Amino acid sequence: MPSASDPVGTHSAARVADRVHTTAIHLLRRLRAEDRRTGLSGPRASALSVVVFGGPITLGDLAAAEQVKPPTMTRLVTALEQLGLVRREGDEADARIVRVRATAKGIRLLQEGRAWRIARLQTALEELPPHELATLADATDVLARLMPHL
Amino acid sequence: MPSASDPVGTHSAARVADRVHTTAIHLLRRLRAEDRRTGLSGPRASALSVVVFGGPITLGDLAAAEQVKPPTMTRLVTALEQLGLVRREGDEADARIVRVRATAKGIRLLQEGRAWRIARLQTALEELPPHELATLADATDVLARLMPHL
DNA sequence: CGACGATCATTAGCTTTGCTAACTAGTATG
DNA sequence: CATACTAGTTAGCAAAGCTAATGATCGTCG
Repeated sequence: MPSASDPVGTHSAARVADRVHTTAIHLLRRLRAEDRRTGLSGPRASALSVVVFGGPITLGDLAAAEQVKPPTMTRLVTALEQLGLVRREGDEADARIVRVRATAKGIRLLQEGRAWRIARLQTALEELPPHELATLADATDVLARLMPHL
Repeated sequence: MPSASDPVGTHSAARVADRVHTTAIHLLRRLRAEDRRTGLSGPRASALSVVVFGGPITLGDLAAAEQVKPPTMTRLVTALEQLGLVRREGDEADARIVRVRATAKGIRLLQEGRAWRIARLQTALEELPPHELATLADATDVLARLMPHL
């Protein structure tokens, strides 16, 4: 598992950084094709995902999470709202704040769309021996811990 | 290393598929911010990358590689051409075909942009203990082998 | 050889997504 | 209470995506 047979230098940070980067790009490029099944565009599906899993969230925080400016998120939320996938709710304590919450329909749609995307990857992963699956799981842990430092 | 402490089921293909997917999304979202240093937008940088590494390539093949329709690629190539980063070349045998080739300037710019993106990731990776770095390297190997089956 | 269908790229026109700047409403602070 | 700050929206622009329609070229088959 520790790749004892790899030549020295293969695991330099620079080399691994490059490989992680290109792997992520190629992976998402393949998976992106499955996204259309939900009828949602990429940005909408992504924003909906954050709302569904991130609970009720303010519009500003949602914009920050999606690395987008507030005006852009205003429009995305408006579109999702008109599709009946999310609701705007006011805050009791601070009337400036808008909280965005997913509707049951939004939750359902996201789970379906997500299922399509994941299904393709899952099918491939099922062919892997358990220790390779474990390697992938461990790698996601490492990267998740790393994320705040990026 | 094989995550002996994880509860049963953590490494089901479904769960790992989900985590790999979201990890890739979040990773690229962070790194994308570095792209602006080149002055190129994401789509332009990505297309240029394919041209640089994929040698002279027809416009149609380039569109397919970027999962984009031909008219969109026509515009991207026109923009890159006006920036002096690629050249359109005619095919000798078939006059319908346009071949796109990177200029020296295009190659240089891409490598700089790539360097910026990678550098950020690399800096973070350098903080990791060697065995975690090895885990990431192994994971990219697994995914690279998987890619053709996606 | 010439006509006809297929292929590659482009043009035209629309929608979506991103931005900045300016505005409104509400909160907090001196 | 006046003033500054914060959250969200509106307005207007550029980039990127699409489909449909055109132009030009190629191949094939009478």
